[in-house]
Amino acid sequence: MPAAHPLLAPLNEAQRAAVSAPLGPTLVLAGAGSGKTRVLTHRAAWLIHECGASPQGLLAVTFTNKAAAEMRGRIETLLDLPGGALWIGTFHGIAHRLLRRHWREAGLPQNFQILDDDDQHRLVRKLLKEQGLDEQRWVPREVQGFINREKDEGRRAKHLEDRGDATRRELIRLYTLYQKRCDQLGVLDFAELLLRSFEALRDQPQLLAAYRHRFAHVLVDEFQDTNGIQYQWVKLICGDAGRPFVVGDDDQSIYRWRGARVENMQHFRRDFGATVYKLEQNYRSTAVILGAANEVIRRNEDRLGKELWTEARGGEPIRLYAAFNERDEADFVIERIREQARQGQPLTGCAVLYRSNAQSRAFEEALVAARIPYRVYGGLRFFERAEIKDTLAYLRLTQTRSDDVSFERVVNLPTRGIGQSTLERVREVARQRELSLWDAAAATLPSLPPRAAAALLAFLQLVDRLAEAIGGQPLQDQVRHVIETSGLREHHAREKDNKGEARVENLDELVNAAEAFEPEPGDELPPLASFLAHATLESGEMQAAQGSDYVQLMTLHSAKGLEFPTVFLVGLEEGLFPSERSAFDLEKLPEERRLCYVGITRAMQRLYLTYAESRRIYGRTEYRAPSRFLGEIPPQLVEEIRPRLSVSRPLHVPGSGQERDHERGWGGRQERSGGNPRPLAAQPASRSRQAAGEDLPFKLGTRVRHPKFGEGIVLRFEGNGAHQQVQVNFERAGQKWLMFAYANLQRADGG
DNA sequence: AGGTCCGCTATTTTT
DNA sequence: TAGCGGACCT
Repeated sequence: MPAAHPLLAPLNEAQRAAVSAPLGPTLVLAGAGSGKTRVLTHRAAWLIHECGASPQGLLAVTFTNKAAAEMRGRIETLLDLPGGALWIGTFHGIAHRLLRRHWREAGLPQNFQILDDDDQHRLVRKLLKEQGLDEQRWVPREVQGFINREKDEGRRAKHLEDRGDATRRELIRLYTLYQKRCDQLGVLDFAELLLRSFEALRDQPQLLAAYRHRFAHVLVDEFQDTNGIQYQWVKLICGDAGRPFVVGDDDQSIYRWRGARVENMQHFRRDFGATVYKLEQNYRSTAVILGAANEVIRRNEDRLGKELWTEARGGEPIRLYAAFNERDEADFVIERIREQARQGQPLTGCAVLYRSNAQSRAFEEALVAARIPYRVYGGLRFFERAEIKDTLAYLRLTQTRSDDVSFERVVNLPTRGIGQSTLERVREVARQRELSLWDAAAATLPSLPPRAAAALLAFLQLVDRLAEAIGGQPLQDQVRHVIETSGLREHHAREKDNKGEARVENLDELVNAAEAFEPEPGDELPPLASFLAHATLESGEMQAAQGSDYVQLMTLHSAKGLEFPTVFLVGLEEGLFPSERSAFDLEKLPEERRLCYVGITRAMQRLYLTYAESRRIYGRTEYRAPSRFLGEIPPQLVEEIRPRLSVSRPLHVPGSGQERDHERGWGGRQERSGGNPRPLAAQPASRSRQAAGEDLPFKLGTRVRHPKFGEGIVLRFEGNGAHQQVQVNFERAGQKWLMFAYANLQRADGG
């Protein structure tokens, strides 16, 4: 194979071997920062260029929409393909696409709807109530969890046995009832998308044959995160003759608790007789950071075996700060961030990573006080907000009057005098006569007391009027009209607390989202239907909407796959990280350690570790030992930072501090040899920035303007010369990969 | 129908 | 501590 091949030229030897691997089942063990996405995208390009694959014959599967978008952008840029030529998507997105095409074969109504997590929760609750079950004994979340876990493993209720366990018997009965209800309503929860498409393919040989033929090349990203049904799905669609190319890292498997099975990597190797390639050269972090990461992960057993290395030498020491409490911890971090900002580094290069969401609070307060812009990832996403879902429910009803889930949601919202007794009557009629709630409502009208009848009629007429008014209009006008006319906007505008204000803003933002919405190429649904499916499946990061330079706060879980020049890994205390629910569980502890590994390997140049000697948790002050993971990092890589003199630190706190100090045993293990404490002021000024090999047209973090996409921030470069690509995070259009030579980017600083 | 008070609970999260 | 749901009050 000529190394000069342009697709292989920018790769290292291990990457080349993987990208140009002979056709056949292939497993790439890709360490953190080893160029995994690059290998995946170049492999796709390689298949098309060198192996005669057609773009249509490629199926690339990821876990998140973000990863799918990124992969799509990079492959299309690399190959100069028109957008949408490739089947790239999440497992759920692709399953959805299959089911839309083959709803008949899957036994679904053509207009089936998708239930998100919250919809599913409501449905389960309703079912439990109908069954007269006590919610204390039968916790809806747990019932929901049971159903999803079974579906995630590919199991239908009829496959399950109660093993003489009465609780289990009841759960199985509820699963059965729940599924029956979903089928009646024509709705699919997330797990059902996969299971149903799996069954449709499995049970219909001609359908399966067609897709096996079509997708001669299947690529899967983050394979360590696949659950049972996803693995079965991949196996089914590839078949014995298939040659899936899968990439994953067992050391970054952090989702076992929600059904991911790392074992799928070994199973894949065995079931397919896959050839294994390892990517161990890291391009992201300094040798110091990698040294720490390797030492930590080394303590896990049963690894597939991989050790990251880098050509880079040295690096700044890892800095460790023992904070007095969580406020001091936050102050310390903010001070370091200020320091970075003073040196002209973008704030976006700083990330605060923590184990649990509650920890963000102290940092947020400190950031607000310091007037530093920040963004917290996680929490409710845009399309999951109640006011947004209410609007979507109205829109759904205008399209499908028989949508009972939507009917229930907004029939009395804003309140229009339709009470529980009226609704119960309607439900009863619907049950008896097997009607949708909509039809049942119409049928019930004559027999209702006048006031209730008038209120219900008003609702029915409202939806009819909405439907009529928005017919044929552009999507954003449809959305705007529904928000205004349904009374939702006024309802929220009148709310007392300032939360109403935020809700109104969100409604406005929904109109903007509708305006910006572009259906996926090849999507045959009408724009509104397409938008509604998109809203559920892609709950929306609503990224970059606000200003563009901000500190990023997120959990370790959400940080997976990202990288930052400066990382603050905070809250390194026993009981917090590792979490107390895992600390004593030999099954769970390795996953916490992998989480720590993920955290460390996010850092490119600088890593700060902090812990607090005392911390308020649930309103109580707790004193905890430093995390055992600290003791797993070689002391020579770490520089301890002593509290600044300016910190007012109580001299004696009964039952705390003092006693702890001398027995600081790093999670009860290994004694540290005296790292010499140095005052902050004596620290070396930051080193010169690592250039990516050749000179870059813009510094990372530069603000640029694109003729079509508007303004954004330069995130990274890849390739060089005429092939140089640049990734930009546009405020309006999100992240895009562009061919630098054609992108026509202008500097857009000036303020 | 909307507000208020009480008691319970409390990792990690994508689709 | 705080956020939620349910019960109760107006």
